[in-house]
Amino acid sequence: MTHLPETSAIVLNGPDLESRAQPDDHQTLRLWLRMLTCCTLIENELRSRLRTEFGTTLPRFDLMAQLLRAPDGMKMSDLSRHMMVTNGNITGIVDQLERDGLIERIKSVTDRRSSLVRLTDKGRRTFAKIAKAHEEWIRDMFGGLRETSSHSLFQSLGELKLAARTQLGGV
Amino acid sequence: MTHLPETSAIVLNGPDLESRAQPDDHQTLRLWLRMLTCCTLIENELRSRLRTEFGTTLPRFDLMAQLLRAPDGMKMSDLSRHMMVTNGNITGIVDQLERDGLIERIKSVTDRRSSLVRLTDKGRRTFAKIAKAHEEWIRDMFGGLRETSSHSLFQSLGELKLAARTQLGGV
DNA sequence: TATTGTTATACTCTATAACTATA
DNA sequence: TATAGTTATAGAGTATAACAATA
Repeated sequence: MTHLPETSAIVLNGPDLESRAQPDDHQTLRLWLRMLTCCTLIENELRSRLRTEFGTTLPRFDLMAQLLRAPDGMKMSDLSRHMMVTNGNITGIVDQLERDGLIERIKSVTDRRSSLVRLTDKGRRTFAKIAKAHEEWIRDMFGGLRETSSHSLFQSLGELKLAARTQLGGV
Repeated sequence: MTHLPETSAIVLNGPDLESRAQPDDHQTLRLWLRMLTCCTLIENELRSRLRTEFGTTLPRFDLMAQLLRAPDGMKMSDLSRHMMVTNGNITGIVDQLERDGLIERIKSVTDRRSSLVRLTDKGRRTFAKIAKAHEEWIRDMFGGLRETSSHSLFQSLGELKLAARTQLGGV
């Protein structure tokens, strides 16, 4: 990485996805580009740290996080919906995690097409460690945000989530 | 604080990445998950529409967008920095776009290791069409956001961008 | 007929690292 | 020595679609 002086104007206007916006672009587009830049920045960092420090990936981590709050397990199709990716991909990620002994498939007795996926004890222990580090990374990256900004960001994003979902026609 | 319709709780709590948060999770983590959900939602939609309606991808679109505001061209390494991906990947994306006649490499006369990449006329025409549709999609998806929310979102994200960049120690 | 999950395929994007040509 | 870009490799994630088993 290159190192430029860290005055805020320079840093804030540093090269990134947002800098593709033209002076006369509409404000909504600029807003989206700024949001995309923030997400990409953070996601890149999380992916990198998950890989180097824990040998795992964001989708694998996300899938385990979903399972943590479903002690009785989740169906593959639930995971698909929650993680916003198609069914076949869930099979792949679940395969990997099962191979590592972090999760297990439990055959459903009521519907023999279906199975429940849940964390193993090893999975829970492993996830706890990663999640702890993960939350620290997040806190560090969001640390420079004032309390009021953080709060209004949360509110506005809630509104956006609703707006986008409504627009895209679905829950 | 916010004034949302009654159904908003249901829609807002629909299954997604944020729904992995536990009741006692720290607020910062919840904030990140909400932001990630919004970005994923919008990115998925943009990717899908770019593919089905224009046969292209988000990175290709982003690269062309970068070039649009650099009529004299950009170096590969500039593109790499702006798009926040490594150098080798830029080569790949530039190869594809060049093969389609949308951009061209111009050998630098002053530094023979380097070349400038810029849009062709065809590239500019093609990009204009896609960008127009793209901005409409964005406006639709952000349409349900109140003006004040949109504005505070923009401000807060600016702060976050700065905070994250500072924390990650670089441009 | 519809649904659940798997499999197969193909492609895009990605990081890493070794390499070349040039500076 | 350092830099600009390419190539090679390997792997992750993705959509699509065909498929089997079951509902």
